[in-house]
Amino acid sequence: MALDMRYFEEMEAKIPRGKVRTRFAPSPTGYMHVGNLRTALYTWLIARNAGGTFILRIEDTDQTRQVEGATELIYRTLAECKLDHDEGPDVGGPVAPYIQTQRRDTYGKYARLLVEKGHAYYCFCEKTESEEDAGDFDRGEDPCRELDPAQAQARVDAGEPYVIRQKIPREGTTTFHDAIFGDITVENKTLDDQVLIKRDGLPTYNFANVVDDHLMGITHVVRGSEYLSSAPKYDLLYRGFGWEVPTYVHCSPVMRDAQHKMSKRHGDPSYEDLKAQGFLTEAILNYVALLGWSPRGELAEREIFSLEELAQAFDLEGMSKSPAIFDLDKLTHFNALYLRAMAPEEFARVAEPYIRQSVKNPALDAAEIAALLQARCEKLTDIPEKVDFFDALPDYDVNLFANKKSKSTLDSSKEMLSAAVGMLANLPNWKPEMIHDSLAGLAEGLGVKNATLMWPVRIAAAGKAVTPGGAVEICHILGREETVRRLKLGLEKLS
RNA sequence: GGCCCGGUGGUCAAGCGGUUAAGACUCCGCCCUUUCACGGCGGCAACACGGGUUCGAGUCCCGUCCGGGUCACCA
Repeated sequence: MALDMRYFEEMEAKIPRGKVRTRFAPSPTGYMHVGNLRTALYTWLIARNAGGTFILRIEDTDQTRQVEGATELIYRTLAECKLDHDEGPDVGGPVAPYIQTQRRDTYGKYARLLVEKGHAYYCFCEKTESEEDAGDFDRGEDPCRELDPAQAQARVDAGEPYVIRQKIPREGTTTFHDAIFGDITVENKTLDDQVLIKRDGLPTYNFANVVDDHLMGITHVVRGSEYLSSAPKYDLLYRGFGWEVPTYVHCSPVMRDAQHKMSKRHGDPSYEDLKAQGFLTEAILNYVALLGWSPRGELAEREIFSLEELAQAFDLEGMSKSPAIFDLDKLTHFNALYLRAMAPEEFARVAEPYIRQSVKNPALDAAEIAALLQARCEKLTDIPEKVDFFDALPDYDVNLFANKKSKSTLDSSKEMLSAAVGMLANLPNWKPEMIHDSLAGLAEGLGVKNATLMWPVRIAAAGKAVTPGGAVEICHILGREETVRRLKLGLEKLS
């Protein structure tokens, strides 16, 4: 059966041209790790920076690794991160479908085309089992490579199982160009005749990727640097078809430490995990963007970028060649910066659920508590343990009342507290200014520095050495009645 | 092991032949202060090593060492 050349012409005709087109092409394995997210981000940034098109393609050619709900996780994550795609399985587009298993027929046709062109061949060898010990595996000379084409075709037609392999030249070298790494040359004899079409009829990643990237008009192929060593084979594929080679952008990995990539297996956090740990999406994206890319020139010292600003500033020049270690401390710092930069109302909104985890009493104002927290937490998950004293006074040690720096002793505390209780109980109102001014006035009247009075009041009110906010704020939130009660309790402790 | 790639403070990094080698995180001091934070100021700390090339090398070349990737009918 002859190949229908019109099919290929029609496919070619559909390819959009003239604009930058990039694609994020995850396989749905149920997990968005940080390196993946960063690749998606860079891919999106390249498209947006150029006013181009960003495409989502699902690479599900490995039927044994399908994970339920994995595709949904990808959609959800991209949406949450605001990495919007212009074309994809859910929104369609000019080169649909965008799911590889739905393109299955296409790959077979192109593989046959490549066989005709002499750059691929049918292989009937038994599947080799012993590849596990990847030490020194050599497939050796494949007899199928030199099979007579007509004969091979006859065996295929007779229903004999086969795979299609790429026919790599035995001699010479192949040089390809990468936008980050520059020109890379390898000897062809180090390249193997990789499988293009598997025995089950589905394409391998290596083949599907090349065919789809071409047919979808992808101009910049962004992927992890683990594909760098297969890139010459992809180049040979493009050339075999007579296609234009896209710009390769191979990104160095995100590492857990100097010798290990971030991985699920080692319990390294995924995007979802980080969210659950109290990190903000914006902070994660900002941090991750700078792990492997940095602005140059004028912007070289800048670290805080919104997505829009990143899209504006992004360039391939700033991409790093070496692996980068993921540093939770620095992400935490970015998160703290984002938290502090939020409008107070916005912060109160996101903080409230965390506050309510330990402050159940509805009489206590969450927004007012949030105000104390904004400069004092780096992650939202820091919140609950910081505000636990509002609901219930901890059973604290009386020695907390002694503090050298504040010139506070057990004796002075007793005196300060009894003066404060009397005064606070009779304040004309319970406004923060009133509490503050009266307490400050009292300290002045007693001839002590503010801290000497404020320290025991805060300790008695909170029962903790370290608290968000000072005596005035805490008393105000607690309310007069509860404040007076706690101060009296403190007094009892001291006597 | 073969092939490919990388190597500036503990971490992320700027640097593209001439700089006192930026900046950020971490850590440590000091100031501010009603505890803690925030904020401000200051400090510790780096060009893996050896050869070249050059008047001059973190920057260019070679070698060594170290690290990573890859060598699947996985992606």
